[in-house]
Amino acid sequence: MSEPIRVLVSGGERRVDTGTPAGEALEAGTGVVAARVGGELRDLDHRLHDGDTVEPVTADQPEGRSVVRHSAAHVLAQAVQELFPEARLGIGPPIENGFYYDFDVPRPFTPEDLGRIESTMRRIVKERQRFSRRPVTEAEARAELADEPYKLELIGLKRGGTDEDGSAVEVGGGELTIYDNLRRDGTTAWKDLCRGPHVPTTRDIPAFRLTRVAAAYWRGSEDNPQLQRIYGTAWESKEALRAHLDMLAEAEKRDHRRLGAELDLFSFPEEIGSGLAVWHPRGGIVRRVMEEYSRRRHEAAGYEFVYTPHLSKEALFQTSGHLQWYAEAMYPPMELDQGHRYYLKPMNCPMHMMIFRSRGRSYRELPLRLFEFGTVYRYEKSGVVHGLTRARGFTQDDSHIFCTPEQLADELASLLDFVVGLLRDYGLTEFTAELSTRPEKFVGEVEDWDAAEAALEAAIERAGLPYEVAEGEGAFYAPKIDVHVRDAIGRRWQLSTLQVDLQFPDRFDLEYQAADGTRRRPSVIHRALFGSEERFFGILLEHYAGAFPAWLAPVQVVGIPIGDAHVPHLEDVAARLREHGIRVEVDASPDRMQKKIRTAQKQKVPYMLIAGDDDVARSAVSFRYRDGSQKNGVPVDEAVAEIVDAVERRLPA
RNA sequence: GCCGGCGUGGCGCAAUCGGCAGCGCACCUGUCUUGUAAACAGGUGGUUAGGGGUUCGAGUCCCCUCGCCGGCUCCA
Repeated sequence: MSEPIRVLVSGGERRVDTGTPAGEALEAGTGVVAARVGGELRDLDHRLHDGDTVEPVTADQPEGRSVVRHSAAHVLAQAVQELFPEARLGIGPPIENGFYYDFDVPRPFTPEDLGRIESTMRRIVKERQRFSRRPVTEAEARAELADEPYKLELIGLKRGGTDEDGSAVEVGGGELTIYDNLRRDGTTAWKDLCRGPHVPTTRDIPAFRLTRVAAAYWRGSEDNPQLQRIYGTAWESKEALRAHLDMLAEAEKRDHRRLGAELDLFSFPEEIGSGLAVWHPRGGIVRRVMEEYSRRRHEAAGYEFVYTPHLSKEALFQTSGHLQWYAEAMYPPMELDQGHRYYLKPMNCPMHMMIFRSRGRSYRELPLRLFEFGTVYRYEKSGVVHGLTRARGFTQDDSHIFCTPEQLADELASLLDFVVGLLRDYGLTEFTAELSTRPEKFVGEVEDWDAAEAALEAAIERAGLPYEVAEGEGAFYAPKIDVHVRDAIGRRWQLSTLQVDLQFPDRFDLEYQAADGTRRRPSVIHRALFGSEERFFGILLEHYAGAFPAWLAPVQVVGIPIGDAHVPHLEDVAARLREHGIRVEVDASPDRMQKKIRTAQKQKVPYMLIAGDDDVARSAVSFRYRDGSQKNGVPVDEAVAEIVDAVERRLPA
């Protein structure tokens, strides 16, 4: 076993496994984290971006933010136990952007409680209590924490136990430590079983705020009781806290559910049902353009388009295994005469298997790439439905690729290039990959898993994506690559998935005839690029804050006359733009020109073409761009050329 | 599914202790005819999510259902 080394990558702490018992120095600066192991430099992980800075962290010099956050969690717990002496402690780790602490309390916290707790925390911070580390034996710890049943349970955990975030529980390894909070007179204000480290005093928590309260299952399991979890955010400075709160406000402003209503793109009528969207004309345009471009690219990449039904007799989903594994997440069946049952499809895969099996297949046909915008229905649990990003009915850009085992590696490699290339065209720029490998429960043969994982990893290497390996995180039937993107305000989203299916070829008894005349099993790659159109659309909407690039914008150009007399001129310009397929409207309403600009601006229309007497006289128009900049008296020919060019080249706008 | 919160015209909100359901935007009509983010005036629109209960009286209190929000669990 080797010890992970801690490094700061662009200021954020990361653990890197050196792969040896004694990894030494770290080299920084080239975009690769490396360890010097016996004079040899080793590439240690694959998660760096160009331009990242790398510096070593020593054991006694922990990353500032997470220590501040963990210390804030202690202050939170102290405040809660002061106000609610009956509260029992769960765990209180630092997390991304902040911290939480779980409590077992007789009644849930209210927002008012949160305010009182935060005030008490501020008082504790002012008291400059010292965090003091004290090693204890297990017996001592048990005696001191006799009133804390959850802490006692943690003490009982063996080394290697993890909490729901995958980080080590606070008590790991052989040594137990208690952190005392000491007042300035030396008396103990509070204590917690904790591995540390902490800031020197409570005064060294420069900026924090409690954010929300929610229930969470003890140790992350649905079978355990729920504790009350209080979340907070904490930062190394007031400015950093302010920046974080600003980011949250910005995220709220660009929430796709809000923009969907403001821009008249889609809605979720209560009458239809939870998680079932209707697309309005403007949202429909964006979706259609998204689909059309995707189709064109798939066609060029050798895909063939298929269509399949939305429902099927139950036998199909018995063969596929869906009824065995996912029945509770499927809509209940429709019962027909003679006991026949039909299910809405939760996936398109079995349908595509049927197409492959519809006749004998030759190696000459492979790779066979079937593509469908396939609408599926999943009965998501009521608490998880979330706008377009987690819906109950959605459309996957779904593809199944049938190939020979020999073709698998090449196919995966070109596929990943294709996926990333297409995502780039929609304006996403930062990608990372996650390789999920064989879980404990799996179907198929170990050799097949190893081969598939190797092919997937080779594909990532070839695509040059930074990646990490999630050991044992694969689906039970397939190892997979998930592609994550970073959006305009720094959030990470999982989008595409590429899976090597190790179950369906057998379950559906797929065969092709090889060159030597023998019958063989094809390899099957399952892949969705957007994931779902709804989700991808929602993510793009938030990425662009509603201001789609011109090629995707529902309305690309609005003509704004200064007076009624200028309407015909703008209609002429509009007609010329329409000849090039540009989506243009002329605002001939009785509103003032300024009001029309405001309206177009709020609708985030990329181009406003304004025309008054001067423009009409010179056969010109005046631009107002979405960012507020202007260009006056542009000859109509030039204006049309500029817009058409921007749309055709899919410029960001 | 679990815990907590919320539900008032299309949208954003108000309505004191249980006492006449109101405002802005949007929409409609009219006047105004405009040079880069809101002209002016008038008007339509609500069984306060749905159902039940308490009360002389319920938007307001209680119960159930539906939906939404924040988390947890889940996400083939």
